[in-house]
Parts: sequence; structure tokens; C-alpha cells
Amino acid sequence: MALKVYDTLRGRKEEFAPVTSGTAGIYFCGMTVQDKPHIGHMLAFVAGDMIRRYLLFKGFKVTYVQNFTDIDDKIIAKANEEGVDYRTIAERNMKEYFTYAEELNIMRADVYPLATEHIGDIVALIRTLEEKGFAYAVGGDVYYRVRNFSRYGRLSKRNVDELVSGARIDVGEAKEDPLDFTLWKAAKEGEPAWESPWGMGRPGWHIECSAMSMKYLGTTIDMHGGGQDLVFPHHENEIAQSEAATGKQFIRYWMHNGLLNLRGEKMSKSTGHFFAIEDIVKEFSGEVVRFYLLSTHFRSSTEFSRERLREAEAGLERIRNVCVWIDERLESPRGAQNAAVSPESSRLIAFTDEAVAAFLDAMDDDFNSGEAVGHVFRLVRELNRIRAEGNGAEVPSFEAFEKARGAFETFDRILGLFKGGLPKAGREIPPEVSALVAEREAARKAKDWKRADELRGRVAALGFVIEDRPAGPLVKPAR
RNA sequence: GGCGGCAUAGCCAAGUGGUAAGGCGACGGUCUGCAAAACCGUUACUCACCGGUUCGAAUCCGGUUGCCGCCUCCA
Repeated sequence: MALKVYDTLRGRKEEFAPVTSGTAGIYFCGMTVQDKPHIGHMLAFVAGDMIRRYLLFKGFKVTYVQNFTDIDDKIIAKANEEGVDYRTIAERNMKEYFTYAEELNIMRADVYPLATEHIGDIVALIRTLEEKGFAYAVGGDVYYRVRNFSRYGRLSKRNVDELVSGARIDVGEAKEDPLDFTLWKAAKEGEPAWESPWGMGRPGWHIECSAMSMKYLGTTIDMHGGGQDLVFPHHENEIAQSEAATGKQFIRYWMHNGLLNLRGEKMSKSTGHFFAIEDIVKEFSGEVVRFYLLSTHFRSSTEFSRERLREAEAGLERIRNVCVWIDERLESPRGAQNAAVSPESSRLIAFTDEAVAAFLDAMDDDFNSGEAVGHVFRLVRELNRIRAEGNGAEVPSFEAFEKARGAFETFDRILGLFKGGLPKAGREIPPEVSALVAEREAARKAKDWKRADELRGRVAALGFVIEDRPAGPLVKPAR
């Protein structure tokens, strides 16, 4: 099945056809680093990461660019508030981003362009727009002439004439039309500023993304992603700027993730109504947070909930347990001795193939990770069933278990479930823990349950849990 | 007011023409010294409501109700 991608502009799923066959250029709108990242941001970046991983899995040569907008009014305001340079604020929040991106197993982008490091490209783009009649300078400001771009409003399904009522002219602005937006903003006294043909100033919001995306990915880019709240005006303006300058289609597929709400209200930096990822990661592992975010299709908006996180934690633990069991089977010499052609084996191999195929079909359908996760769980249950019932001759073969492990490797590679690769059987148990476990086994043989429970308590205090299996105790790190 | 989207079990959630994935939870059972993990069974005769198209609709069309987002900074 071919990969289908929902494009916001066309409003429907389309078969993915990149500019150059076999390669995919993706630009993902990163943060304006005015504040620390919240869980809603992370949803967007996890979604982008999952899309990228899937394209890599499909064999595409992917170039992934995620910007930071490191200069804007809010950053300046924050810097003034704290009495520091704007860079201090920007750098601090970028560092925060990287810390939690790593927690959530988000791959590093190929390029992380900063607005302030691309002033030359931005100025050049504005000059082009000026020459083509799409931009005009008034004093030290430069504006985009929206009504000159006939396709304006197509992405966000808005009619230019109906937009006028919402638009407004701020005090001190000298726009020709209320719809026009700022490309370059003259600096006030004491503000960070760069040289330009229009005097000292800084780029407006929107233009940096046009300049940087085209610089790294070309004039026509395969995919551009971001939150649904960026559709208007940010992405609408990006199209206007880029296509007016180049005369070419800017983006082939617009991908917008749904927003994460909190108590029925969108999380927002400006109102302080949000959960910083920093606080959530104190309660749940980054892997759990990621799994939670991927359990729903990225395009639907959802409600942030600790209860859902707890459910995700339980579910991920199930997957982890089965991976550990597969590893145990493959590591045990007994596992290798089973006949390759038992009915159990062929059944498991067929089931695994079917589950992987269904998983990939779901991913091909607009990266439907929610459905894909369902297929992961189907295989989990099948394996657990074998584990519960299977003993003796009907245990599947080494090859069948290898097949199962391969399936989970595929799931992990695409969804990024586990930071250090697939969970393995506990082979790295500290000697003091093993000693306690052995002591407890002796107590259990002697039916000294009190002593056994006490020893289990001591093992727990060291951060490990014991599961008494028919074949002996399994020790694993507590989660 | 304009534009867009969504309504599926106790909760979350997949499903765009062929008769309801999956997870969490709950209840009953199995295993177990206990626990943990796990398995089996039960948990939507039905997909907000009303019409229509069709041999057949949760899925398409029209209408109604409710919720949400955007229209201002925002992933």
C-alpha cells in the first residue's frame, strides 16, 4: 500500500509524491523560544519525529529541518523583565527543549536554523518581495501587501474580505491595508537590532520560516508541519511570502497536528495555562509520555490527562514485559532446541507477519499511529497467550521468536518506544540483588514466607521487583 | 458573526459503503504461599438526533442539537 498523507491545503488525503523520488524534505515549525516547552509543544515534535522515522523506515532519504525563532517581541519583553540580554532567554529555552526532546526520544534534526543567524537571507527575501511589488517600506518598517497575492486565504479557507473585520492596525503602524502584515520591524531605542536597507530592525514573525525553509530545502518543499494553531496566520503568510517571491508552489503537503487541551482550554504560553514538560517528566518517564502522545492520531485534538498517562504507562509496561520474555526465550538454550516446523511456530510466524503488515498499513494511512498501536497490542496478547499455555513440544521455535523480536524492532524503530532499544531480560542485576533473590528462594523452599516477603521488600528497596515464575524468579528494575 | 473540525461502550480510542480494532478500568474464572505478571470469559444488537441515497451506512447527502478550534501571540 502506498503512503497517503492528509494535506491541509487540499483538505484530503493524497498519495505521497515528493519532489525528488526517494527523498523527502521536511520543515517543522519549531518553538518561539520565549518560554520553556510544554506538553503541547512536545506533541507536535513527537508527531514530526514519528513521521520522519516512518519515512526513514520506508527508505526515503529524509532531510529534517526544525527552526527556532529566537527573536520576537515576547522574548524582548521577557529579557527586559529579567534585565538580561534576549539571547539569555532564547538560549535557556532552547537548552530546555533539547533536554526534553531527548527524554522523549526525539531524533536530532539535521538542521536547527535560528532566525538571528539568517538575517541576510531574510533581508534578501524581503528585497525580492519589494522588487516584485509585494512589499513596501514605511519609515523603518516593511509590510507585505496581502491583496496583491490572489491565493491568500486558501490554506486557512478564509475569504480576504471577511478577514478585514478581525484585522487591525496597531498604534504607530502605517499599513496601506489592515490585512498587511509585518516583514521587518524598525528597532526602538535599546532593542536588539540588525542592519538592513530600511535601517536597524528585526524580522517580523513568519518571514524567518520562509527564508530558512527555502534555504535548506529548496523553493518547493515536500512537507511542512506544525500545530493547527499555526495555519492562520503563520502558514498562510509563509505561503504568501514564499510563492510571491519564487512564483513556485511552496509546500506539497501541509501537515498540522491537533492541539492538546487542558481542562477544555488550549494550552497557551501567553496565559500561563499549560503543563511544562519539565513537570510531567518528573511523574512519568519520557517513554511513557511519548507513547501517550502517539496513542492518538496526531491530527485529532485531545485533552491532557494524568489518567491517560497512567493508562499509557500500564500499556507500555505490557509491551516491555513481552519484549523481555521474547529475549528470555531467545537467550535460553532450550529455546533454540525446538523444532522449526511445529504448528505453534508456523502459527506465530503467520500471526506476526499479519500484525506487522497491518501495522504498516495503518502507518501508510496518514501515519495512523493510534491504529498501529492497536496492532502492536494484538501481537502482545498473542505472545502472552503462547506464554501462558505453551510448554513442552508446542513451544514455538527459535525462528518464530526471532520473527517476533523483529516485529517489535520494527515497531520500536518507527514509534521510538524505547530509548535504549528493545528491553532485554534482566542480565544486569547487581550482585547484591541477586544474592538477596537467591536467599529469598531458599526461604521460599523452606516455606518461611515471612522471611521471603521481608527479602522481597529489601529487593524492592533497591529498585527491583521479583516475579515468581514457574521456571524460577524473574528480577527486573522497578518502573 | 464568519470559517473549519468533532460527536463511537464506564473512560480513552481506531474504523470514509459490507455488518463495531486496540488500550485502561470493572466483574467472574485460571495460575500463585502471598504478590506480581499473564491467560480465558463477560462488559456498544450499536456508532448524538431526525430524514434521505443504497441490496447494504458508524462510514455518503440534507437538516437538528451539543462541543471544540481559528478569526489576536501560540505546537
